[in-house]
Amino acid sequence: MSDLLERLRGRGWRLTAQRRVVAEVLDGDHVHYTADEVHALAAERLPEISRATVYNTLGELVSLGEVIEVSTDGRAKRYDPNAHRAHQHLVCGRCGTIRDVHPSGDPLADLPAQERFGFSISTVEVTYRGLCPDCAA
Amino acid sequence: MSDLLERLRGRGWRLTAQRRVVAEVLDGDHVHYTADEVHALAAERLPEISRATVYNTLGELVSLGEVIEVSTDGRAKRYDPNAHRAHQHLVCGRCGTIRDVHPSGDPLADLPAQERFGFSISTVEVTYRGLCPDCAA
DNA sequence: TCTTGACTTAGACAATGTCCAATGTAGGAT
DNA sequence: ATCCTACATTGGACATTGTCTAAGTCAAGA
Repeated sequence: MSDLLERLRGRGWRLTAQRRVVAEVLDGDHVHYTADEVHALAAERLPEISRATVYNTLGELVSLGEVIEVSTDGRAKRYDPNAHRAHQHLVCGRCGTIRDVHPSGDPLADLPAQERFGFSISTVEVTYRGLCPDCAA
Repeated sequence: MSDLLERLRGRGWRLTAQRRVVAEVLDGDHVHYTADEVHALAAERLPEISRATVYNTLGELVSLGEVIEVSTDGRAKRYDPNAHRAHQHLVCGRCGTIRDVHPSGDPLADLPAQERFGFSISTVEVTYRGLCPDCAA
């Protein structure tokens, strides 16, 4: 995590207590939290942190490419700190849990040129939907 | 479209003016509208139609499998009437346009069993993001 | 045509996210 | 070490999208 904080400082980030706490919350786990969950977890350490700051900080981390924003459904976006390794998502349609999985091929190769309609494609997202073991039971 | 209305009636749908208009709006175009856009277009023909009815009807069409719900970003869901044919989406990150494209392989085959973590997977969504020819210019 | 249960409506409410003016502060300048 | 100031934070109002409910309405079978 000090890596992340160093990278951010190198990019001219002003290092505040709030930003540090948000970054630490995201770094802790392979779970992908919603903005509200990040806020709640951050507030455990820094009770007066505001929602606006959490939203701002998450947005900054996303535009710096340190975190990926995942919209799995019509619910709240989730934030995926694992931005540096190619991966895809497994989503439980019942409880909303998201897990990272790792692809065995390059999905972009599956789209023939004549199906690209002149688009310049920069990313491909693959989402597998189903039920996690707990919800299936 | 009369096909769709017939199918719906066959499934016990009560055929009201509101439902007919919503189905017609969806059928009209290859564009994928948001619920609000559907409401606006439906209201051109049936001015008193309420938002709740549009949401209800869209939800029913989705659970009947006649329409697919697409969340491309954190914004409003869009409704894709092209549910009968397997396809994926090409999304312009600038203007939000969505185009349907057609896969050449089965993306589910790319996920090895040991990466499924016990999930029972029912669908796979693939989204290609980039810029459409107009926005790239 | 009559009846009935499914459908529609308006608007309150909920969840998530954005914006702004006032206030606070990190870190360079002195 | 202290001061400045541009950048960051705050709280709350507001916006967008979607859900729910109670009361009225209507499609379609008897």
